[in-house]
Amino acid sequence: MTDRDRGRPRNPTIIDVAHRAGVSKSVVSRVISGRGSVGEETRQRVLRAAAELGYVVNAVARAMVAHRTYTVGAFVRDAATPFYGHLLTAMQERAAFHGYRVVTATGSGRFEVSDEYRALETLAMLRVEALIVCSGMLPSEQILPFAARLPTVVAGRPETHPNITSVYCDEAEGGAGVADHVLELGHREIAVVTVPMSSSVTMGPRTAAMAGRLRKRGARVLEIPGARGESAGAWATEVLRHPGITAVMAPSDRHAIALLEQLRLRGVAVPGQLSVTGYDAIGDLTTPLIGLTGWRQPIDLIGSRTVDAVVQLLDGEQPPDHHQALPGTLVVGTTAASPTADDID
Amino acid sequence: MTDRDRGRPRNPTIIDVAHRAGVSKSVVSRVISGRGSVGEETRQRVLRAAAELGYVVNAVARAMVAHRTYTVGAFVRDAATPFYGHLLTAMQERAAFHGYRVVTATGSGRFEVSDEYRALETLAMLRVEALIVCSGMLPSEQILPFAARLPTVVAGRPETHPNITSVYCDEAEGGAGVADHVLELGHREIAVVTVPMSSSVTMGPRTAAMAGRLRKRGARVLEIPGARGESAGAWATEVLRHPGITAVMAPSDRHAIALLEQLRLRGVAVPGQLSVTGYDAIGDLTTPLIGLTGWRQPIDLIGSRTVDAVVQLLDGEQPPDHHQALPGTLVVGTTAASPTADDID
DNA sequence: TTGTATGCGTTATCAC
DNA sequence: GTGATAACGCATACAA
Repeated sequence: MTDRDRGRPRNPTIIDVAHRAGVSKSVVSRVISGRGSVGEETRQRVLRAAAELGYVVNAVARAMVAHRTYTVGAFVRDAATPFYGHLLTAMQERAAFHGYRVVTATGSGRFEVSDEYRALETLAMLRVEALIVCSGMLPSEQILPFAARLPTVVAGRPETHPNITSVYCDEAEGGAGVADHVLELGHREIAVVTVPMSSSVTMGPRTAAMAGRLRKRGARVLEIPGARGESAGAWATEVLRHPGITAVMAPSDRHAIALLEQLRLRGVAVPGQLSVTGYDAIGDLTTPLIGLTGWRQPIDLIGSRTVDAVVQLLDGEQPPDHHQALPGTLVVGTTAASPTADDID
Repeated sequence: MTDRDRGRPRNPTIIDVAHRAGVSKSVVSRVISGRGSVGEETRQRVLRAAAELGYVVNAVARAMVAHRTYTVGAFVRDAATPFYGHLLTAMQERAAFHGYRVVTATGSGRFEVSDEYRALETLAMLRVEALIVCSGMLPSEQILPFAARLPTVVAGRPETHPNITSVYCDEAEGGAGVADHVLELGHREIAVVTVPMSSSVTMGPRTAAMAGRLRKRGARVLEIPGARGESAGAWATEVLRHPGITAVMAPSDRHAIALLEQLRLRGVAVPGQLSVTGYDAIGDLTTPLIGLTGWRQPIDLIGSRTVDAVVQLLDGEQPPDHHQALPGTLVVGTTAASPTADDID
């Protein structure tokens, strides 16, 4: 009994309920958990006593004896970002459907390795039954040691390691999809702000797919290295140095927004002079006001499929697909248009 | 021992560690928890044994005997919204600082009362030590029964009930602040999209403060009822029916965006013909591209102060202020400008 | 159908 | 400094 307990009322236990109902605690346990058989009359008496006392099952004690917590831990790098906010919500909801809870741990926002370790250790202390990793940056080597001890699913990013299950939106398909759209609008000379594979497991393949598809279908491609999002000004000037270019494809919505700002500063009309595409299509960016064209990932589906996979792993089943690549959809906005039509405009 | 345990390796316990280190479990407990005195030599032996076994404290068993979970429950209506996403992150971080964890429960997104009850009951089962309520909609009557059993802090919205502590951004000050800005730009006939007090504890006082301040300083005010965000078209036509109006104040960024879209559809230049203000100033809406003018709430501060208040309550101290109204800041964008300057433009 | 006894992993209180 | 032992609240195998 620690200092802080002083004065706080103790929660009623099954013993209190049993006492009040005039039965043994076993009977109460059976009534509450619904297992075993109890006489209907006593059942009602117990239920009434529990209600009168305001009894609520103690999940801690229950977990203690059941050796189960019905809890999965979600490690998420930055929960403040709209994508992960949505993802977390979707996962919570689906987990509740399966009778599980989700506790989240973040790397404290900082990028120190010790933070990550502490976060994962916290999850382990809590005896979460499985791990969900939501982070575009955390390399798979970091995850492996934990995946060895706990069923682990990576959500929202491709993961090729055979020991880890993953659910994500197919980046190659998405990048190619946006590229197709740009091509179909009639663009033939296109800039792609490219992210190296090493710096992001999502944006790397995504932009590579964009450039690849464009080239494959005969377009001229200018690749602009865009590892850092702050240098949108540089991208803009680089693009404008090539008058033949009529469209720019960005690796993400955020990159696209930064680019759009820079283009506006330079007096470039979008999509009049230049078409711009993003990637994610989340939040307010796809409202008619901005109308960013891009690829939308099925976040809710990613969340629910991730949790489904976790539950299957927990049940000892093999999930249907070890690596699920979910299809996204093209969101047609107003930042990308046909180059010829715009010149007339 | 349930079915799902089959085949999963059991986590090592202090007894396993004790066995391996050749001591009693009491010694291990002292070493791990850092309480009590242990010989340095044995301490090292225990530590090594624990490391070799990959021992991690079982927070469940610890909570069982300590009668403490070091966990606070956050009930949040819609975690997918940027505001609450940020708030949650801020709270998690501050809680970790104090040695607490935050488990969140959502009303499943649906608006059923039973969902809310279930969410709060789940938190109770988990034996959270305190409650943080983050919901602009949940009326205080709903919270009171829980506040009676658990230290409760309401975050992100004003709360006047004496039994409940609250931390929020001063709505009256914010609404008046934006109004002042609009007045200082030179507007004298202004529309305010007003939300009734009964439908939102945040937007109600906020818009009332806007209208109040405008009138107090001699401006003509047109109040447009805006309970539903979908009717932005109606607001636009209503505003345009009054040619003298040069500015519109919306109750939130989202409302403002909807309005901006409608104005664009009608060919109204912003801020050329009409200035528009929002409220929240979060996410991508304040980037130069959109440049929404509005009031920014100090979300991180709200989050940390909320957790601080929780911890103080837990420590049996009275938080410094029962109701903390934190100051926000004006974010000057490009959607509101001086009416005369724009006519010249 | 109901009650009794045991154990889950940890901390705390004692003796030693 | 160290080691038994008794809780904590619940589920469950078993006895009645």
